[in-house]
Amino acid sequence: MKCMGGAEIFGQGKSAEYVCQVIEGAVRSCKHLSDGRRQISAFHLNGDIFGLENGNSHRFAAEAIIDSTVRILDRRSIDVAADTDLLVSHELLDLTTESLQHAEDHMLLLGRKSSIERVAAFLLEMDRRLAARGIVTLPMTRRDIADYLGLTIETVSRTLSMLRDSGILRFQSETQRKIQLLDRHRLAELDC
Amino acid sequence: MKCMGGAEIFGQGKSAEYVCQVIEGAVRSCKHLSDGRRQISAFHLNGDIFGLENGNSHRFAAEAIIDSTVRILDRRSIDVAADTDLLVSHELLDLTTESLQHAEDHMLLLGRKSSIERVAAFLLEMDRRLAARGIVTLPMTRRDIADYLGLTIETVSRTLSMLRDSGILRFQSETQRKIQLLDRHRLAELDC
DNA sequence: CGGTGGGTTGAGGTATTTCAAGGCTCGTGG
DNA sequence: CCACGAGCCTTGAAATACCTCAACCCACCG
Repeated sequence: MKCMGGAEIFGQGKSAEYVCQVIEGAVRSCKHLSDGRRQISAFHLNGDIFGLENGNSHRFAAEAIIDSTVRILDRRSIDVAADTDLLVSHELLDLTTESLQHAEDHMLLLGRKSSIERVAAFLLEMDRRLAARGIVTLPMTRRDIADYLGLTIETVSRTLSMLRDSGILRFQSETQRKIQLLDRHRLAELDC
Repeated sequence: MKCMGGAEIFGQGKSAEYVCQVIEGAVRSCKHLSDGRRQISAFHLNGDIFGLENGNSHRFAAEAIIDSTVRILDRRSIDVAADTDLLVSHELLDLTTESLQHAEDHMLLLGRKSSIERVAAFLLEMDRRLAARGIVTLPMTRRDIADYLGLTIETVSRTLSMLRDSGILRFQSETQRKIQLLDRHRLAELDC
């Protein structure tokens, strides 16, 4: 399925009839509060599976960040497979555990880290997940980053500027979405 | 197994040979940073299972909050059971999903909620999990609460005082660990 | 061209933290 | 029995990290 950037793939609380996989593009999972506050719990990039639920409704909204291609898998056939095949069942557990692990690390970040540490951790995560040779091409806006890190766009922007000024990174393009990491070692120290 | 309050049940990064269940008492799962910062990701109360891992080391430290009785289950026999029995495998997935769901909700709290909202959410969670008729007897200290909510002890204390002064709760004992919720409806509104 | 969306930067405000002091309870030992 | 210290909690005052508000720049697009 093709999704335009910004399109909602499924809404929070909607019936979980499908499970999805990113083929190409980027997707965010987020929780919305009624007053507009938002927390992004994860970004899903090439190959990532998302929208896996145990209950029958999605605990998140999923939205395409940029134009994306998403594979739709039928929920029921997965359930059936998991109920008969131990390998599938094991695979589901692995996927869920991976999400849990990420969530646990993210709780530490959100609860206890400074803005610099958060941004550093974010850059390293993205470098690990989508970089080609230290150049990170971010699909998401500053707002997405802020809602992922529990900060405001201004704080994210200021922190990136600070890292630029101290020689740890460089902006490679006009739109500020291509970032070259010049000193991953110092970044890793900041991440603590 | 009997554990004294404050005792470490297993350490962060330690080999995950056992899975545990709280029989009586209370346990915290936490991540420590080298500089002493700490994030508690969950409290485990009567009946709760914790220390379940997919990899071979614990991603957390687990510590008894008060004197507790913990049942120790052998990790390998669980793995074996999961590899042969679909019911066990399904049960493991359920437990992991439950943790994940809690972690996701907690990320929203840590990333986007005010101190009042955090404390309100905490009180409601504890009320749901261990209250007898609106009286919550907290096993944990203010420090534990603070490290769970991503706040300082002073902020937790001030927020509780504020809720007391506005008639939403009352302290029932000298040690401030017994809290009577007088107006759960208003608390739920604060939680948003 | 003008409008819109994304990003940066500055100035000022504020929620929360930090630092400091004091109260209460409890256990220990003289 | 009382003194003492330790641990836990509260409260106040001051500091600060981060947020809010506002202005501006730039790229893109109809």
